[in-house]
Amino acid sequence: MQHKINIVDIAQKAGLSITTVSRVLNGQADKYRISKKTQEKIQFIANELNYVPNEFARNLRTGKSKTIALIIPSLKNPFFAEIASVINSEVRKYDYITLIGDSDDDIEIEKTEISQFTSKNIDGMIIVPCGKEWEHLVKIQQDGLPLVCIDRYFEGSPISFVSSNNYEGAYAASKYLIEQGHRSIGCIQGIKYSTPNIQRVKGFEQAMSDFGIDSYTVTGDDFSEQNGYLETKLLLQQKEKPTAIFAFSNTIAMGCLKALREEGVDLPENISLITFDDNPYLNYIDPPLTCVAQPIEDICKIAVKILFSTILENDKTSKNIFLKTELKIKGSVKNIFQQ
Amino acid sequence: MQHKINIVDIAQKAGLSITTVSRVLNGQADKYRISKKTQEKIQFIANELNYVPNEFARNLRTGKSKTIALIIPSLKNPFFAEIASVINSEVRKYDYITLIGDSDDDIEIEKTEISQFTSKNIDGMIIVPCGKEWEHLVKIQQDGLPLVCIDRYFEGSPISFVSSNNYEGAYAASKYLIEQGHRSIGCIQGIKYSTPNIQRVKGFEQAMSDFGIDSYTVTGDDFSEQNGYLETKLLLQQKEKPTAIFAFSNTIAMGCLKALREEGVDLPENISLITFDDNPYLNYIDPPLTCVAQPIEDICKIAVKILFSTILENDKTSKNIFLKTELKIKGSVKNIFQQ
DNA sequence: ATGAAAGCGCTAACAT
DNA sequence: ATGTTAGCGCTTTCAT
Repeated sequence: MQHKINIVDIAQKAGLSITTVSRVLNGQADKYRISKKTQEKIQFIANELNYVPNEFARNLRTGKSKTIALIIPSLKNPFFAEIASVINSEVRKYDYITLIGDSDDDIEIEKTEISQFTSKNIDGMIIVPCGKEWEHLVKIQQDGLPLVCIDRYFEGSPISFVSSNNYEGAYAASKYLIEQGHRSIGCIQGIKYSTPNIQRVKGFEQAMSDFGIDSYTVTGDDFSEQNGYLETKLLLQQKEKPTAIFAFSNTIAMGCLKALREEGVDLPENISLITFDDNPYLNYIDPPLTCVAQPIEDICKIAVKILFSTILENDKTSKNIFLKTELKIKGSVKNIFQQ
Repeated sequence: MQHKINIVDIAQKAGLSITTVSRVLNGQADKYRISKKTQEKIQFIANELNYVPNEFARNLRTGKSKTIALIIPSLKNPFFAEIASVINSEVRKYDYITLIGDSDDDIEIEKTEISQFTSKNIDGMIIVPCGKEWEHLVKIQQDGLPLVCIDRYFEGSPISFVSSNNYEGAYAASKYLIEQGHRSIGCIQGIKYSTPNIQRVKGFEQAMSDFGIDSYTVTGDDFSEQNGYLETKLLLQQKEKPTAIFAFSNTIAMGCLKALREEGVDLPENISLITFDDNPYLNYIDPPLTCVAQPIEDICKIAVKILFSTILENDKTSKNIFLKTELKIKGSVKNIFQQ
């Protein structure tokens, strides 16, 4: 590595002190009434030498890194990739940088990443926590790290969160299935203890109960394609096959599709499918999948806003925010009343 | 923020010097023959106080950050999201961290991110460059930053790269279309000056020429859904409609699908479609899209390997690596010979 | 309007 | 087997 230009080099070349150089380069020139001429000279030299400040030195000194961390379960999942994309660009607006970590839905990796990020002196963190444990999160929050959970969260914890109203979303989807005549519904859930999943199950069961339907099942245990695939295979083996499947995520829905194709079960002729999460591809699937869309962009924007109100204005009140989902009726649910 | 524990705190509590503490905590205990008892004591106290090393201080001192940067055009594109995911986990194996930047395919943002990352003293960078300029990249490489381009690259530049063999991939896809009887083919390209695009056009045109076909068009100018949509709309207006469309990316293909649906053109009955890039969703589209799959995982693994051979072993030879693509025949191309 | 100097937390060369 | 100390590049307090 060639010698990296630092403020000493600039100061020498300019015949000024490093203090003055630092002030000019940090936009504090006016505050210290540094002459126009000096300012220009310093700026010119800095440019000429292609000076780039050393963040480590700066951050070591200030204790601030202008960096926040985002931890998500998997970048390969389009739902989380979109979250990463939106957060990244929102955070940039504050002139901060986002460190993205992929926990692979493994609590140990999550913990490792958290401590790696912590040692980088991040100024805040947004996380889709992957476990049921939250002590480690509360701890870092108590240690002074601004923290916001998105999508998944912990009820009764002091950690702010922004999430879809999963209960209402699942209720609406279930109600819609019932309105279309479905009386035997198989529900494939994700990670059982995750709060969105719990809320979705609640919404689903409440709808079943409200409409007096008791022929339903809730199976599965992972937000994965494989889980959707296996559970669908099993559902198709039941003596009384469900007329509709409710998949709790886009990944699960992919697995359902795979199983249905394999078994030669036509969608929506032989069975109906409704899923959580929307994304562009769902429109091109045959048939386009009817889904409960989550307001990802809003979730992220609000989370970033909350995070920065803690970082910049020291607002430490815990916020619990639920956003409305939207039922997008496409073509994968059949009205079977007439039958 | 509460007082953060540092090695001075630990040294005091242990009644030892900070040097010894530093050595133990850095796994150099044996090298300096520090007694087991001392080691245990220090480890215990560090644990008890929940010590997390300050990376800034460490990196300022060592000049190394154990951090590499990855810049991609868009996290929302599943192709790049997968790249980010793989690179992230490969880099972690070296006990390094990846900073992910999203350039939004804007050369100015790319430059900004590069300098932000540079000032974070990254030890290396992997980039899918978004522009046709490469001076700024050569410059940082000359300044000593290990650098590898993936997917997109610059011919004749001294920068190492790993990419699919886009020429062969496009040639194979085109040949396949011809073998299926197609004689009038519309090709929708991405960013014109990007090397993969240039290679794909070459492969396509070479196949056309090799098989004596001159009824083809190459249109479009962006790897976006919108570009695919608009160009498909236009293609369908031609007096002699093409019998097949070759989309140069999965995003373009999505746009094609949208336009075809809107126009009520059946796939593959009325028109055939072949695309670059594979991903799980393509299997569930109706019909599943025949595509040229790129070996994303291999590309990323090799890129990371090259990068670390430069970082760790100072191997500065420039490497140009092309990997084979795979033609995946699914269901979107119709054999029209019999007609 | 500008400068000197301390110090952020850590590592490593140089003791002992 | 352990300790002393310089210094990484920067910001900021205190001087002038």
